[in-house]
Amino acid sequence: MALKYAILVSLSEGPKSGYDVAKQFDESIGFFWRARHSQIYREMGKLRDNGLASAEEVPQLGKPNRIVFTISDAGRQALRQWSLEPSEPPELKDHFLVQLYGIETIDIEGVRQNLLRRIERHQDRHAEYVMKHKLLENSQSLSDVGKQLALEVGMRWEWEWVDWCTQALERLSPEAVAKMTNIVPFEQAGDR
Amino acid sequence: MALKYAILVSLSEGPKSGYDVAKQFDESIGFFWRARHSQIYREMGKLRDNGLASAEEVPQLGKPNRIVFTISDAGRQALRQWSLEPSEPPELKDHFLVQLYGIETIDIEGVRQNLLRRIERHQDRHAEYVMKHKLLENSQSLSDVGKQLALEVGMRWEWEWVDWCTQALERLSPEAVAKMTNIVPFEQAGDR
DNA sequence: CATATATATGCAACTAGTGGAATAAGGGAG
DNA sequence: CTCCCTTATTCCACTAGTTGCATATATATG
Repeated sequence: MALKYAILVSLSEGPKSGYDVAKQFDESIGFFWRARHSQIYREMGKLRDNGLASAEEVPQLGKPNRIVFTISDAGRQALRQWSLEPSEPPELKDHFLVQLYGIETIDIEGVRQNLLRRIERHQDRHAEYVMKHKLLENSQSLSDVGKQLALEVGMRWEWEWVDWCTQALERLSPEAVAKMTNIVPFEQAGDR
Repeated sequence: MALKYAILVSLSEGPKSGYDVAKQFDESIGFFWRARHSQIYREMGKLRDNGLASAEEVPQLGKPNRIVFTISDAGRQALRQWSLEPSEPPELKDHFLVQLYGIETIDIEGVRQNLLRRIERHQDRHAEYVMKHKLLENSQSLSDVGKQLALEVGMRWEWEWVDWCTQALERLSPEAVAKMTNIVPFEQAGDR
């Protein structure tokens, strides 16, 4: 239940409504932990029920009332406890790589299209991380160094993908594939 | 429902029982798509129900009977169709990076311990990918080139993590953190 | 002789996360 | 004036995946 902690991290910056947390997930923390608003509201209700945050309804003029959550000492304590637990690295999970294991059965032209598509996606994401990183580059405060480090993981990840996709496109070019299927001919053997 | 396709990829190599697929998930395809045997059996039952694979019970002496699944033409067609669909890159999801966003609230010594721990884990995984890659390095068959490419993603990923963790350990060393908290003093301001 | 391991399949209960709809009010574009 | 967007919250059905258990039997290890 890591979403719980991601929300506590968000609340540790200051009191926020579910809507605020959802918005922040879209633009910063969400780079590394995505969640839909339905799940965020649900989870924030649990934080309140478990005393990790307190909730207060704030009336607004012309807009629906906000329910503003404030992290409690117990919440802060839970966050600290969480950071002491041994954390397992995330697992590489990508159905595209699974496709590569079945490359003989699938459509290679589809793979090429997806490689091209991914190069664009990864370039875009890389640019996004670089932009966010630039906003922090001159800061040496602890909190900003933490964010810089996180963004650097993103930059490395996206960059490696761009590089790998480019290489994969070459290794799986129509010419290269034609050569490979000549070396190991199956159906073609009977055609000669 | 990508597990379905991962199983079809596994079956595209030849008929297999649930047990066989589970074993293969543990040692090759599972690098990029993990699943427990309970889920695999459940999903393979669905493949049979939907006509993507046929099942045949094979009696065995001294062991429980195996139920061997063979991919059907419809299954092969489904795989090909799947590879034509635009595939979105996987998302970077890591609660450790979320912790870095809340670095002022959490325990930095815990972060350091986790960085050291992760360096080991990533080195181990990197070694595993390199080993698997070496077994294929001289092959130029299409199927092995696909596997090589997939393993190369793993190698890049793990290597970048080792490098990043090492750098993060320096940037978050006790001395560096002491300097940062001196530059932006909060509670300390009143102590002077 | 007991225990562990490998083979082999499956169910039930649970957690996490998705997708969509409902409600409600104000503001801006056409 | 209508339509859509933004703000703001809640709820529900659904899918995917995990955990743990149950059931068998044969072989190897201690």
